[in-house]
Amino acid sequence: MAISYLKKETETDTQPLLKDFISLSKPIREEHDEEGEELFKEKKFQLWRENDHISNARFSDTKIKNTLEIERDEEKSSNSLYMLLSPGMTTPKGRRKLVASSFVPQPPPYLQQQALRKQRRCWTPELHRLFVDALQQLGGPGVAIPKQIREHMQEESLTNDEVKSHLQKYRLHIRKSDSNLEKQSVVDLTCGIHHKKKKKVVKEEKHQREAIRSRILLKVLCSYLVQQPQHVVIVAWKMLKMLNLRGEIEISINLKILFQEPNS
DNA sequence: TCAGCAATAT
DNA sequence: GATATTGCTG
Repeated sequence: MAISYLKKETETDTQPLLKDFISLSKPIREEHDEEGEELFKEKKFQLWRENDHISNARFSDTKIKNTLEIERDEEKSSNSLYMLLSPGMTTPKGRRKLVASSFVPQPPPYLQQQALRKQRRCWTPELHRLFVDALQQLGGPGVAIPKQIREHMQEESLTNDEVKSHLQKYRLHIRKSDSNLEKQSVVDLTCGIHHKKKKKVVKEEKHQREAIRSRILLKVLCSYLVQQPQHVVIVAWKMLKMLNLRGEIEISINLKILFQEPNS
């Protein structure tokens, strides 16, 4: 089914590519100066030609078999991309011996990939919420593993790979926001030191300190949301000490409330 | 087999 | 640039 689609594509859309594929010495720019899209495809195709041994190796037969319902026997497979490889050449893992028997150009990989690549999973807010819930139940993003998360989510349509990918992304996000937080803390601490050095505290500076205090609270809140508040608590404590603010109690109370919330 | 990471694609 | 998929490795 997909093969016939690809064949159709080859016969219609990629006709010029086919032509140039056969006469390789021909300059790319000749007939397609006004067709940016075609030229783009052409260049990609030529590039693919130059690296076809790499592309084809990546284009594993296992994937083709697994992804699509292709009725294909060994005879037909000689008509696949593999036939473009040198005779006797094997895949990186040596799964198959490849023998070129005839020369039938195939559509470029980007077209094949379009047909073979699985449909993108859309992580809806609801799905993500299930994911985060599962993470919380399983001890947080650093501890939970994809399989457990998937089982916990009880979402039949989800695959382990999808969860794994989402988890990877989620962890990266956390790491990123943590490092941003650290950078921000450094800035704030510098600001605090600066204030301490000054003997006279003008009104404007008082406002600034209030702003800093607000930011601490905001950070604590954000950190609480990602279940990693410890770091921010330490930073907030240091900042308060350096700034010599009178708001310690007020802030501690806020922290207490925040930390108690999950149990209530 | 699976988690984790990196490369690649969309 | 963000996000998803795929490939590779231990």
